[in-house]
Amino acid sequence: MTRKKQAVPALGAVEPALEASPGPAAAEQAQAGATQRIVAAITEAIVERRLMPGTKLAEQKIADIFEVSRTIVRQALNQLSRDHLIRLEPARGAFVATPSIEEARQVFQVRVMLEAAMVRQLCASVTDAQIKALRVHLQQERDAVSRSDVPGRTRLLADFHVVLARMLGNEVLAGLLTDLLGRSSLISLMYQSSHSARHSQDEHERIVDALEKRDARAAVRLIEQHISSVERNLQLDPKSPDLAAVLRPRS
Amino acid sequence: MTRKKQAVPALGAVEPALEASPGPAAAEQAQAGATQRIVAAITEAIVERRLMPGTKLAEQKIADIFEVSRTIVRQALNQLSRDHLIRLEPARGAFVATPSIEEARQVFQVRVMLEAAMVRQLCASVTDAQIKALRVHLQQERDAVSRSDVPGRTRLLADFHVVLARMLGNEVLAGLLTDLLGRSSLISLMYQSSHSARHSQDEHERIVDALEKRDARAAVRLIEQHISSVERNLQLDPKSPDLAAVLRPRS
DNA sequence: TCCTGAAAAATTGTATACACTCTAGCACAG
DNA sequence: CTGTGCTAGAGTGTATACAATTTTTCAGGA
Repeated sequence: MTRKKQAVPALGAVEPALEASPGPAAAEQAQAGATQRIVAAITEAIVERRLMPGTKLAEQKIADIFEVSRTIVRQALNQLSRDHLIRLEPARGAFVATPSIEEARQVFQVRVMLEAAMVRQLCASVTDAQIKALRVHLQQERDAVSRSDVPGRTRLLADFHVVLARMLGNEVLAGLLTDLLGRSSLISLMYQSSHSARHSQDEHERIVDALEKRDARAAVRLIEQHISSVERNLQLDPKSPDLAAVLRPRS
Repeated sequence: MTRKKQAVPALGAVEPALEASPGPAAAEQAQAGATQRIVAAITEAIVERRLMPGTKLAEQKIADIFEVSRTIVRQALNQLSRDHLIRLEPARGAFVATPSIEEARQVFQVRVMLEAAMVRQLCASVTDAQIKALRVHLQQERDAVSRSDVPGRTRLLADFHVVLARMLGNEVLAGLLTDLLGRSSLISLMYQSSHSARHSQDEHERIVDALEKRDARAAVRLIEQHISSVERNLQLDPKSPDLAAVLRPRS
């Protein structure tokens, strides 16, 4: 490799957002291939709101930051576009995704379908040990919320849903939900959700309560309300989309 | 490009399976980029059983067939692995996926969750025009079945489920189902489903009947039975997996 | 001052070169 | 005859070179 790191001239918002890479979240798979390291770093940066929707992700700049060739960056960007976190425009480049209101509606509709069925089944199969594990998770959520750890609580609140999927022993379901939750993050971010973390956390507590009582009816109703509540608190007014469109075209 | 097509020495099962590329199925997006053309051709070849699970997909051989560089093939293989149609082993290569019994169980479980919720909602929103469109689709299915058009009927029977999703106006749902149906195809193929196309087609008819009557209860029950019926007819006996394992390692 | 348009710079898309890993075949020792 | 280790070949992983496209810059004219 001939190119040294000293490059990275004027990099707008990308460099500061990505340089802080050894964060607590993506560290889980730090030793993986270079491609995965970049995917994890950008995913984390997007979910934690350090990269705003519409930001351009130029290949060479990212390559300089991570000290790899554009080949690797290109693979990473392709993966991210499959996760719907970025959008690839032919011959123009990669941009942080800007999900439309319509896409938001669809994502939440699918989440309700999947997660309602999930908790219904879970009521029939959940063990006491699993309930206990959920209580531990809820405790972590409470801690993160009360100490205002924004990246941490964001991740924990999303992970809650994936943890439920894993308890069904269904990795396929967990994978789909991971994708949908990433997109939900971007959506909440774009439409400035007014739904407080505290409120979400409370709703999680009540869902676990229903699961513990094996009350399928209540659990389904609660998780439907939970997701609908997040969706309803988005600023989907006819004026917001314009603001979104303004952010879109250029970096 | 210096390399001519005359290469393609001993290519095992790959060349004959891919050379017949202008098939009726993938022709829909023939003009797209070279990468998409390869993805479509391999997808079609897998779904139509011309590429068996475990078959090795060597990059240079595919590159020669399509007369592009390995760069393009590599992009296509990466996409296919994200679709779960092939499996990438580091430094070893790409192989047509060999879904496990456990994975099969998970895929069908998620399909039941999604599709049951889907038809339930559809009963509340379906229009007479949509019912009519479904009847047309059913007619095409019947035709393909009776004229023993195996590739055609395979595609139509899978498309039925995606058409339902599209009628909810939900592209996100349609995308997820497309992925799950591709995996279902591979699964049926691996475990030699004894579920006849005729039987599937009959079940589709009855589902549309229930939708027409807006009978949500019946529609949900029927689609659950439909998917379970497909799953139950797989040869998931403890002996079959061994046969699957035999096919896996080498080309 | 503000368009218009052309040249220059920057960026993406593709092909190719090369290093490294894995596989296969064969010699040789047990 | 069988098993082990080495060497040659094939194949994948990454970097780089180059072509094609887009974006930017700047000069000229309305």
